[in-house]
Amino acid sequence: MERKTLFADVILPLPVKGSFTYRVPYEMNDSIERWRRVVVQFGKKKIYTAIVVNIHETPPKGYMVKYILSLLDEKPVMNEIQFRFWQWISNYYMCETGEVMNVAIPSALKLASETRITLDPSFDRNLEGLNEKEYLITEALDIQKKLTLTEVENIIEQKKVIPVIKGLIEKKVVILEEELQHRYKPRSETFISLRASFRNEATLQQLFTELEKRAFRQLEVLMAWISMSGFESGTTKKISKTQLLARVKNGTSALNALIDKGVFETNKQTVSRLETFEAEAQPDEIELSLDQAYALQEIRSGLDQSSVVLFHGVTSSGKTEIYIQLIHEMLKKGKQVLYLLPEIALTTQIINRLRKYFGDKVGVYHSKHNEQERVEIWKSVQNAGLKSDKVEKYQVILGPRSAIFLPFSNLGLIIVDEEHDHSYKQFDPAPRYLARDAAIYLASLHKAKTLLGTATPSIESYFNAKTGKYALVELDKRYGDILLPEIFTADVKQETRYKTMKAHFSNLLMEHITAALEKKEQVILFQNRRGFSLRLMCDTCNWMPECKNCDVTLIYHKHNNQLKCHYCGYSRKVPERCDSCGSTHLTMKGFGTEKIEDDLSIIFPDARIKRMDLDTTRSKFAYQTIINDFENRRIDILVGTQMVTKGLDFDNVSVVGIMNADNMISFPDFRSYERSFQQMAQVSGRAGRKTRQGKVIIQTWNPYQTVIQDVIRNDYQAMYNSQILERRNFKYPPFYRLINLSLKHRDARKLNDGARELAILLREALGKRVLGPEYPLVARIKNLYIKNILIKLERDENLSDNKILIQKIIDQFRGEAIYKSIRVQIDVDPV
DNA sequence: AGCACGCCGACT
DNA sequence: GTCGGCGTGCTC
Repeated sequence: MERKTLFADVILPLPVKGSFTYRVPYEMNDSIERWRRVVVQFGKKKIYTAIVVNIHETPPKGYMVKYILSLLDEKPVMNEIQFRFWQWISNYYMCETGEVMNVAIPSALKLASETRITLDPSFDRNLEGLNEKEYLITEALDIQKKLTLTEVENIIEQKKVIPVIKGLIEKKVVILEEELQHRYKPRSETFISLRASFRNEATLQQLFTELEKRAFRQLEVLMAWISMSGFESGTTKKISKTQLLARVKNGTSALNALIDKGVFETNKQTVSRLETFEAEAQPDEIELSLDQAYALQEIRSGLDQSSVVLFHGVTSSGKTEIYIQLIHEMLKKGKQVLYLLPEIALTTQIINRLRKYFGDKVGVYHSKHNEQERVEIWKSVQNAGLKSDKVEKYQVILGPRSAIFLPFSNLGLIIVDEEHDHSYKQFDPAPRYLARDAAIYLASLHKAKTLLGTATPSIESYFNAKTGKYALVELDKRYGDILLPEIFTADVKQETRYKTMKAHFSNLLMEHITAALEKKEQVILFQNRRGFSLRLMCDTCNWMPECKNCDVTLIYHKHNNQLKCHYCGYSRKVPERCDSCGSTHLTMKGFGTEKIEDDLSIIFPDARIKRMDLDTTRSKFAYQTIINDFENRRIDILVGTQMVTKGLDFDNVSVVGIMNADNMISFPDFRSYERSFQQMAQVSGRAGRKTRQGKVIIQTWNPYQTVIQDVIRNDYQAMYNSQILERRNFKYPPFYRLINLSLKHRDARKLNDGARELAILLREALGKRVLGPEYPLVARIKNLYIKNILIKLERDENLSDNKILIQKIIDQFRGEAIYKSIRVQIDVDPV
């Protein structure tokens, strides 16, 4: 029989262009499949897991094809829809497919090799002729067997180890090996069961008597097993060794004795790392208010007519109950549901609400999960497409932006909650995708629907709804007719003049806090991140300590009394003298949550105050602990950053204070108006529950700014109308698409020349759609200077053609020898 | 990304 | 003289 020579195109988890072709070994001919993982060598020695995306018989020309080293797993790890989704992301956000793969696949499924050295088996231990370094390495290998290159670096105390190792290889002392680490291992547990021969009354009785006399511990273990397994009632539950030994202290040797005697037998089984939950209630049992029921009906008919529905419902209008109904309906149709939330809003509050109704059908994909758990979640989403009910499967996934990459095969609905939230955009490593938009595309691939929900829609989404691209459903009543909060402004300018301000607190705000505390009600104070930190300043000459690597002032950290750069991590001690004029009069400026907390405890010495910001929530459960304490009224005043705005429901908050509205409004960005409105409206939404109308106090130097007036009237429409006009006039989204090119180089001059050159090239093709180059707000980070070029493309223009054109120009620019070292980062639809 | 190769500066 | 810096090119 003729054997076919097959080749496989694979995607590597690297920022390299396109796919690479490998030869399929004959013995894999029958088993190779698309979407399976393979192990391949790429480059001189590195070994990676790659994914097969194409199998063919065309021998590649111009290079030596390498063989696939091995085929992993029994079945594909992903599917065709996912790959088409990857390709779309790579095209739309202008990055490589490998970069998409890198964020999409759990890292335990990606393995890269590590180079190690071991002693050559033929080495005869003759240490003669070795120099000192070679001797040291050989000695170390005698003890450790294997060494990584970094370990070798430490042993011989020098950076360049390759030449030394090459020498050792020539002398046949060591050999190199590439070790692959399989990072995903199923968890296995040992189960204990009673042997059949002991499963009758008489034998057992005899055993009891025997043990009673001589081996009391063994009897204890046996009794524990019998009671735990429910053996006597006939329902033998599986009991693991761990469970059993947890019951009987120091029972290990007794248990082993029983196993040796043949009383117990053991067997190993793989078990899931995922927690299990039972549903406690039926979704149909939820009683919807009239408004909710109406909104649900509207959403249903919206979803019938349109592939995307924007659900604009005021804060605490009870959106979750509506979502639960929709999820329930999808599950009945046998479809999967993806429920996206901003990472920070993914709290136990929401998780428990869904688990109550859907139990084990809900999976949570969270940054708090470890790599092993992620693989199991991945597999369990994959299983949801299978008919078998033996396997664990998640039909509903609750997760942050990265959850869009899970291996769904049969999505019916994607819910993007808090649709306006900026954390849906990924910035740092490519792909710089916006999960909300990507979700809409993903839904279309599955012929599924997308529901965008928020109390403060993004201008883009609302525009799409208004122009008929999306269906629009609006709900302006809060659940249970809770009143929207009453919003006041505290005029900081006036109060400063009349000297009624205490630290950063206006008299008005203090009065309301006092009143709330008297009534045992809770208070939330919001301070946005900007101006959140403390900086050191010289009173004499206004000098501020700056980072030596970045163009930013250093931030004071109380816990170690140091000044730190938030971009590169550089830190220095708090100086005693001004570097510039030598003065010793240095003071802290700024007013962060920490400062507010300190001042508050002076003004309200009896109140229990807690701070919630990046510093206090760094550890794994800190965030949840603060939320729980606040819910259980162990905290009176919660001071926080953006975190407190994200979809949390508390029912005893009567006062919300916005400490400084001006520093968010005055931010130089075309979205600052929209963003300020969203933030203020969202925090305000935390105020007022049940019977009481909440109060919101906005502290500002200018209470008559239109944004603030819009927030006071809760007038989203007014905000939208003014913004959409500006966006049209100044050529911003949704009328224009933005692409930001960010150029970086150590040498400011070279960067300037390069940026100017690239802008010229782009202008030749795109004319005045190209803006800049300009320095961004922070013009140097980690010793790299940065310049931005902004491109505005018309909405109706052929977007993908223009992107191809831009990509071509960038490639051309990169080809110019003098500018090769300039890094160009592309950000499509920057937020 | 990682790695080799190749070219320059500052020191055992 | 060489060690070590990094700029450049390539990986099936």
